[in-house]
Amino acid sequence: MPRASVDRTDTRQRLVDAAAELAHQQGFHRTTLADVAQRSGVPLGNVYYYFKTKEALGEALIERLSTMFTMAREVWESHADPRARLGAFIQSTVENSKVVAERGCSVGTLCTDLRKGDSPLLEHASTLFTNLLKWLESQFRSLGKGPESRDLALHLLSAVQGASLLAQTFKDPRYLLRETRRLKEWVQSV
Amino acid sequence: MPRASVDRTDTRQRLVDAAAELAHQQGFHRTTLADVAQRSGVPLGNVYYYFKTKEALGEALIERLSTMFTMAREVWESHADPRARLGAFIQSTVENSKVVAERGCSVGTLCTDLRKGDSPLLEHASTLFTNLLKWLESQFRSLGKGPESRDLALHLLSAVQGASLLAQTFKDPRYLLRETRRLKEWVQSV
DNA sequence: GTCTATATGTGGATAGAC
DNA sequence: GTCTATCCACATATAGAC
Repeated sequence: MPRASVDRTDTRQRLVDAAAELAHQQGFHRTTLADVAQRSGVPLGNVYYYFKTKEALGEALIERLSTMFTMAREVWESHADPRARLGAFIQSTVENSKVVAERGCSVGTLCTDLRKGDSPLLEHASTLFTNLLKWLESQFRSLGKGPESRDLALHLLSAVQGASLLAQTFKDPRYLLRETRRLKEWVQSV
Repeated sequence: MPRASVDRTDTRQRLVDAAAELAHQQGFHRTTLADVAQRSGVPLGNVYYYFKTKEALGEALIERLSTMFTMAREVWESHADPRARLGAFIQSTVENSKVVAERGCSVGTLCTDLRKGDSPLLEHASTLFTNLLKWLESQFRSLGKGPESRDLALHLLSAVQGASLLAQTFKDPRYLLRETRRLKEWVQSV
């Protein structure tokens, strides 16, 4: 009994992982189910056993990003000091700068893609940013920033997202590294 | 003789205008030549008389954005003070906030789209950002910021681009307005 | 649960009449 | 220069054998 159940989970997970990687590289809309099937080593028709539609696969993909955010947040919260937590958040982007220069931010580019396609998935995907903004805001509040914390969170996320977009456009991680250096100093001094 | 020549120019321009608007709304990749033809009131086959390929239409679209940048820059430079010029740059985004919340930044979303598609057009499109960064940098240099000007330009553009992305994601211009207010204060105090 | 074959629709591009 | 008809490739989705 565990056998079949485990295999099912494995195959399903492989499909979601492949979809996530391909969507990050090529965009969700450009990624075909044939691409996903091939990378997962699964015949095309089989994809529909696990996901009735491409949109259903998209939902699973967003869930996966949500899980990854939760894990990253735990790492950031391993620091006690809110300033160090914000620094750890920025550091995550630094460590990802090569990938970001190649494919952009996985969440930012996904939301842009979904918005252009007017996809109902955007509603779900945008909660990823909402949750991140809430977390950033709570760190600034812990620093005693009060009501301004909301705008400070927005400023930090905007700068990271914009720098990611530029690094991606110029295919050069240094744009992201230059901006994150500035942001780290800003977090320490704010 | 002027007749035919004028008509040709008109039709061609209508196609580029339609392509620009549709690409901004739906993304360049999702925009079909049939869409462009219909909005221009031109039969599909006719598009190929003016543009051999979709990519050629894309080039014309980028040229159009380049022209619009030049015009915007002239407005910004109607101010003598560099700080006022930077303020005018930010103000352009404020005035565009409703459109940006609906479709994103026309340049930023285009570059993301082209990068995901690994399009050769990205090389051309990225010069739009290069030119904007150069202009911003020269304003900071006029303020006596020296070598740091390059990073200051990057910071300003990053913040605007990131805020545009978030406003677009949440379909709410207020994200952009909150961040531009902060940026205007920053430009005055920097 | 797994796989092949295919229906259905769409998009870039071309041919060729007018 | 303008327009219709169409080719060809590909993408989502389904049918149905195994």
